[in-house]
Amino acid sequence: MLVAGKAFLVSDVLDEVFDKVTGSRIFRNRDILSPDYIPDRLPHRENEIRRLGSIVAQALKGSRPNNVFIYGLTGTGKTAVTLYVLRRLVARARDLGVDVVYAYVNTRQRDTPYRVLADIASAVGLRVPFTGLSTAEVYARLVRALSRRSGVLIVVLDEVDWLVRRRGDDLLYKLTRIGYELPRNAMKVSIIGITNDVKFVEMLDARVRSSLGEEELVFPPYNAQQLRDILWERAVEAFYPGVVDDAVISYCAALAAREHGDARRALDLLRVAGEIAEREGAERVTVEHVRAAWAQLERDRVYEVVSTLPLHARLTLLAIIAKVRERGVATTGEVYDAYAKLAEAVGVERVTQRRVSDIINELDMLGIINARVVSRGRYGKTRIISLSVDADTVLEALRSDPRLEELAALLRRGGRRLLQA
DNA sequence: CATCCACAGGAAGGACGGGGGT
DNA sequence: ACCCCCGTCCTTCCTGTGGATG
Repeated sequence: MLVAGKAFLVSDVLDEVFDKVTGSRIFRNRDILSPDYIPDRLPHRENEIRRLGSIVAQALKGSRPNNVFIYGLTGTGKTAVTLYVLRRLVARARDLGVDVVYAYVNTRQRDTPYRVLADIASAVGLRVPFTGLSTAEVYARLVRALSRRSGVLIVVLDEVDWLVRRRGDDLLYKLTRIGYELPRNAMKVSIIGITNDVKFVEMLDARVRSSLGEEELVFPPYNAQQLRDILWERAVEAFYPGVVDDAVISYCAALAAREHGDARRALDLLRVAGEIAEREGAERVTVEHVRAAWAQLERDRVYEVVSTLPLHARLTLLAIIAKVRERGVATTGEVYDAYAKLAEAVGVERVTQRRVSDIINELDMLGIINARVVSRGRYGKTRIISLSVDADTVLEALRSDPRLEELAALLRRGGRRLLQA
């Protein structure tokens, strides 16, 4: 009786949870706002679609489209436009009986030549073990597979600057010249490189630069008005009527516009705001929900980043927080001194300053700190480091590491003596 | 105007664990 | 079972540099 009663209670609680979601009058289709969703219409990107479309259209005739280089800050629709155009291209090619395939590789996630090649290989139906072979072997197998096919392969290297920064442009060079290793009737390879780093081109070898940049497309950031258009377009499908109003959309657009017009941010904000509203059982999404969404997104990002950091990077981060607490900013040297003390407190060997210098760069690229090089003349050249996220959020995330739990807790309470010890 | 600080950041390589090929 | 290759994290050694100071 008691057990049955308990079971009843549990299912009752669950029913409540389920009802909240299924009975929700918030989302009609939440997926419309997911980061991977490619809508049927991409407002304010008509020119870019037309230009990219006219370039890759060559594939429909069986010829190799020019390589394309696409620049634009994050969330300016580079990936969405590229995938949108390529999907339509492949569909049209199928109708025409032409063999056109594309391989999409995000080289930030797949950041080694090996993994990139493996992904390209799998796009042409070649299975490659995820490790074990030499890179040269994978390349050779890819060449063989391409020789056996015809048509056109379009390789999309998203965030290609990551690959080049970490691994150099060897792979890019090889890929741009892969055609010379293939027989005339083999599959033709064309490359679309996407980057949000404007200075990236400078890192490239002149030969790679000229062959990859046969065509160039620049994606300008969206302004607040354009972001509103984008949000409305999606919101109409994603939410039930009357759930969001112009104030909510405008607020999301404004917050994202502050971050250089990042549409992805704007859509994330709107989605999470909707989720929060739904969980609360609210009938409408409010500006307050958007505010909460902003905080949650930052929190999630910090936790995710921190969870991937090795011990010494965590210690460096702690050192930065400690120093920044004192003066707002810190230099590399100061951070290293603080780091050394923290390492001792934890009882681990310290790494060299050279290594910490790299760690600082990594933290900067992860967007968790801000580090810019300055010259203070007589007083040398260094990096001025500041936090770009909330310190307490970072400390909270670091507390989950048993080795750092105590230190993080101490710092959170503003423990300044820590570094004297 | 040369100097010199306090680093930046490139190059080479090594230890180590993990996971294939044969 | 053994060999190889890879990625990660780290070291050592190094050359380069913007601009306040003497």
